[in-house]
Amino acid sequence: MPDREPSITGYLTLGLLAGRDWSAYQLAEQLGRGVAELWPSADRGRYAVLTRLRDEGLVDTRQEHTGKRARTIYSITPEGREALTRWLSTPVRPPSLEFEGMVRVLLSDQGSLDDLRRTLAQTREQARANRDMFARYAAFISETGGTFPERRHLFALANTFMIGHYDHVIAWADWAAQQLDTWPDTVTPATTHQAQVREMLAPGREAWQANGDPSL
Amino acid sequence: MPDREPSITGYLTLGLLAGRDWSAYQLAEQLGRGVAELWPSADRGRYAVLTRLRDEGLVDTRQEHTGKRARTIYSITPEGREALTRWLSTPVRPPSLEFEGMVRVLLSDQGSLDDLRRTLAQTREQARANRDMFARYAAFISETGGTFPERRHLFALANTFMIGHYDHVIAWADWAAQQLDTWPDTVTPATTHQAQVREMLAPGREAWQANGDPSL
DNA sequence: CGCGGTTTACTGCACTCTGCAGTATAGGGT
DNA sequence: ACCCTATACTGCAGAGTGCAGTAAACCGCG
Repeated sequence: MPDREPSITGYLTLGLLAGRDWSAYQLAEQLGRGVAELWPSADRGRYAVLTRLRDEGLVDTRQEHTGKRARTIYSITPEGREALTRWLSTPVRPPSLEFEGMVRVLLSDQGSLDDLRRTLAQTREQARANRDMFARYAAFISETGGTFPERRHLFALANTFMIGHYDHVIAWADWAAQQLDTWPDTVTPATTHQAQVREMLAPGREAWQANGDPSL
Repeated sequence: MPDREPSITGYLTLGLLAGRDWSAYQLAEQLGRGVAELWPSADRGRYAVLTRLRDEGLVDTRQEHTGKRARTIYSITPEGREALTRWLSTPVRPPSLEFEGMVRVLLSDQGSLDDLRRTLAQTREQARANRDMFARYAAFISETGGTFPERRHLFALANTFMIGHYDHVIAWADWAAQQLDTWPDTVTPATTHQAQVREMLAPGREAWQANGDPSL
């Protein structure tokens, strides 16, 4: 056990195991639900993390069976609990965003205005779907306590952030689509709409804030 | 040239080369500036992408020299331009967020209230620094036209999003820190502050919206 | 009661990407 | 003459992704 620092996926796994034991499959499933919007990981990687945690002695395994089929149950060790608690007191890395749609916005002078409109519409729709998911999740926690009732206060903090985040994406996409309506194409606004560009860049952006859809 | 799809970093590179030729070092430098907040990539990967783009025939290279030291200059090919334009018309992947701080929030019942407070404070401070960077960048574009004057209208759209995004993180961190003030520790609010939790989860969250620092 | 679709429970493989270290030249200040 | 910083990259180990594949258990339906 060469004492390497676990990945964030590793700490998430330890966090789940802090409450109760889970099978590898269940852990992989849990990390694919809502948490994936906060810390994305591939199904494949979630299994790989488990063997590394075991190599480090942070989790223990035992086998269970349903007929012929084996199943590995994981539980946290005292060292695992300690590693998790120690981690919580170390400095955080800043959040990072991967926004392909915004990359397309920046490069959209190489495509058509309709391409850009479609990108904005897709982004808006994806954000709305996710917003709805978290809204349903909030209702579910409020009614039933959720899958982790002992953490409902923490899920409430995270849920509030996520809904606000998607609201912001939706509001931005609507605002951006509105700006496009005055553009003849994707390249000339740089030279012909300078006043508008300056207004977009003005600190405060009261215009946008006021124009935001109040139903959001 | 086995005709694999370029990565987003690849398309960003093509996007830079669509305007003018750049050296490998300059490209790596550009992709590390503000764009990294939209599409993160390691320095190392930006060089690797270049050789793949050349293998695909999407860019051409030539050598220049300063004394003994070589430098590779990249330029886009017609196939590269075509690939970039075609990409802009394909479906977008949804944005994805990697938020270590929020993972810590979810698992903070395994640590102290002070750990959680520190995490929130650090997150707030990181967001404020980034917000300021984009605000300065907006002023820079507004005054000088920026490094890519022909794309100033597109940078304005992206900049507006980024500032709003960091504002949201800041407002959330402030709100969350305020919630913590009523908590005796990181675990009991789940059982003793149920009304407060329900209010946090209530759709609308008017309380939070109204409590937001108006100076943001 | 047998059949097919879904769920459970993973593993293998090729490839990409990251993080860190390392190498070496050029330019500018003291 | 010396040192620091900027330029201009390359190598390598390990982590993570995406896709495919395997195989048993469960469940409804005719």
